[in-house]
Amino acid sequence: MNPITFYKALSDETRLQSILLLCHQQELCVCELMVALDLSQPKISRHLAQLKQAGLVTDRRQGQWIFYRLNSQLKDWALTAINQTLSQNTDYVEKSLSRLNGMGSRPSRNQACCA
Amino acid sequence: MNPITFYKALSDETRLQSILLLCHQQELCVCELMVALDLSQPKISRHLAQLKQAGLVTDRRQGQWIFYRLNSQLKDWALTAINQTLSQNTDYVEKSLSRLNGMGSRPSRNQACCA
DNA sequence: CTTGAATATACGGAAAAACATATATACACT
DNA sequence: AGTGTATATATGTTTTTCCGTATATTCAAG
Repeated sequence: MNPITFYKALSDETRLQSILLLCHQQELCVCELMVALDLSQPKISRHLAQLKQAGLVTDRRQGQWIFYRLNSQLKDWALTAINQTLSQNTDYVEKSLSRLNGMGSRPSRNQACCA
Repeated sequence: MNPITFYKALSDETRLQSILLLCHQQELCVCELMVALDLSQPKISRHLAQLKQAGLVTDRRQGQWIFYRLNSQLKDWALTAINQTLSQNTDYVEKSLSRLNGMGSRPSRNQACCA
């Protein structure tokens, strides 16, 4: 992945928050991100499509849900940047995480990632 | 510095290249960046102003020249991201560096940074 | 105190990004 | 087949960003 592609992808609040949450939570579906970020469904969906297009995330369908996660093939420099940004800015995702945790009945992840 | 401020600042080719060059070269003036990136003076100047405003770089005047460098107070996560991006994408700045090195008579840095 | 070099900023227009709303698709359940 | 839920995409508009050109500022040298 090109550096500029990476930085452009993270230059929007919605996308940056989504990436950091995915880094923290391993895997999230659209409806979970909607709750965590308190944003509309099309907005989340559009930004996730951009992140996928840029190669930062991958998705898998499980029934009605589509789960997103960080692309496991991310280059080391990119993954390091994300990890460091998250671990040294926990306050930045704090509110989102508490909304996520306050969510009742989250979709269950029964199947493996590559099922 | 806010994470989103950081990523927005680097989401433009001119600014990202400038930052990586500054990381590699310690200190550069506007005219050196003009040559390295092969761009107009106002364009370089405007983007450097944005980087300064975002807190990524500082400047010092030395005679007619103004030298820019990475802000020494950059948070660890930010500096790590920049360093990793540079060291694992040397090809991305290769052409700029060769233009810089091919430059005759670069401005001399006589005075100390905080003079 | 004028001239020239280096840099910064102002302004108007062009291009790109983001948005809200509406609609489409895909799946689960009956 | 028909309904409800989750997600994606299309469309037109608004907002933001970027750019070229012109002008202003600051300093050094005569």
